[in-house]
Amino acid sequence: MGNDEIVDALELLVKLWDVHGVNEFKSKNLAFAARGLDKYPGKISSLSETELVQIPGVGKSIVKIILDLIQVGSSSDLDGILEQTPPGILNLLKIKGLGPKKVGLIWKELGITDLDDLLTACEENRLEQLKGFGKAVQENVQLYIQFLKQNSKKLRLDKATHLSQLILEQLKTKFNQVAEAGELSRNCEVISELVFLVESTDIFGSGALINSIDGMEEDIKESSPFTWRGIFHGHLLAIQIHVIAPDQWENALFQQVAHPEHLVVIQFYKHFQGKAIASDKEVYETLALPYIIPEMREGFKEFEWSQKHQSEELIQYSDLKGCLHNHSTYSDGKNTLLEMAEACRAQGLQYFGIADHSQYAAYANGLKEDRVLAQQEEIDQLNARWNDFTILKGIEADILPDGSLDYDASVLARFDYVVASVHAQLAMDIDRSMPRVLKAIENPYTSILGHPTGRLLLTRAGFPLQMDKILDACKANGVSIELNASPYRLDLDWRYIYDAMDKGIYVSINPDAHQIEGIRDMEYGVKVARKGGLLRSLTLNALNVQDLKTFFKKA
DNA sequence: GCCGTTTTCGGCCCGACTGTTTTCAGTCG
Repeated sequence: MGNDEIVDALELLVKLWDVHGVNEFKSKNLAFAARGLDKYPGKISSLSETELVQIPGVGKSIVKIILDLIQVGSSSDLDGILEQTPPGILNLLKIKGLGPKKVGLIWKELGITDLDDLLTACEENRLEQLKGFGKAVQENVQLYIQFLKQNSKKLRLDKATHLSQLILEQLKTKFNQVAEAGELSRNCEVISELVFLVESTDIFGSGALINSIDGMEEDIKESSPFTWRGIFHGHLLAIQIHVIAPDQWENALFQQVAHPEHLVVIQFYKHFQGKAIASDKEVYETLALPYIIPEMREGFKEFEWSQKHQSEELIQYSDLKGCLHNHSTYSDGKNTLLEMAEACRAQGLQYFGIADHSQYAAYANGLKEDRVLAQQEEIDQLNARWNDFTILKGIEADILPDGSLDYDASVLARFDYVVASVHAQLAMDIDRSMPRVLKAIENPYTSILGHPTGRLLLTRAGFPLQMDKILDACKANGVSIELNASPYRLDLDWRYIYDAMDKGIYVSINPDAHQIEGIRDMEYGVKVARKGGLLRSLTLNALNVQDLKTFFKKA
């Protein structure tokens, strides 16, 4: 069992203990231990009992739980309490604003154990009558359940990619030619349906062949001989598989990769309906249009973009020379500064920018001034090791509710660069969020605006911003805008990259890595960046270290 | 449940907000 699974199991146990109302200090201690384990850089499963109790908060009882998880794959404590908990309770815990205590109350007082019943209770004004609840809580819960229901059948790009790979491998064992199409082939940040093409002349036999794959569950009512529709076992994401005759392969592939709006713009059906084509390039050549890469085919702004640029100018992963928004064990990261830097160097990057949390982010062990100094001293020492690699001194400074950053100018001046990000008080309306973020951009020490809207895909909408004004301010103040490459965020939304390019604003593809593995998240960033037309020449971390430093100086 | 002692029982991560309350519990980042 991996570290994440162990920590997840313990965190689940904490929540369930709280729902059931066991001693709060018992659960708080387990939460504390889980945090310690989460930060442990090595493999937890290879630790001995004596080594485990070295971790703060871990004692005899918790060692037993951990060993159970490692050796048996489950824990009797967790299994026991799960047995006493209706499964729907776990869904209630996902609702923002409802913690375990409130969920426990809903369960005990109203007998509600799933989202549907809770929604009904909101509609009937029964939730607001509970002690500690009110109209506002009820309204929030109602809205959030609706949000969850809308998104319940969608997956983030990273998760959908894994599921798709699994299915593709199986399809390949059954068909000569298979291809991925739909939103995933266009690198969409959120996937609402997986689309595949399989080549076959046996239209009527293909459905049975697909059904012979373990896990494929057909929705017979929605399927036809030409299109299999259904799901993969254990997932709600809709899947469609089109059975295509060999001579129609390229034509069908083009149709299924592009967004319908792109097909409308190029009048695809008028020109190519039923026609055999050799490749996607032929489509654009025939129509005397510039070639559009698959991920851009949205019917959005790709043709405006292609009047000024060519696809060869788009950023690629191999163009990246470093990464600029990362965390270490100084704040809430899992790997040390040196480990993170060495991992970047091993990947062939030229620089590693550390941007740990600032002092306001106490929950993330944000750096007070003395620890900023200590970190920078360590950086100076480490930098003496290499002549081909540099650690840059950054910080992810919190944008306070009034728009100021949470260090004095004397401290801010010590950094090579500052990533300014909002972490608290996210629920602002546009009248408050705009002046807040604009003020942060105008701060002379701000270099990069971090995850601009604070969104968490499928979990939390970002706060509202007038992005044209934000981008204008970035340009005017020599600030780069972050494309946070964590698949949980992918914020800046790719739709605004087109505008950033028009205005000549540098976009920084930042992994927001909290451990070595997170650095590769830049791949997701590059995927959506290309979708939005990000040019190599305007990618901040495709600059070499000298040019980067010049940018930071706002010279 | 764990820790750390003023060594065997009392106290437990932080700061701020929100929506409840009428001084604070619950939640979040």
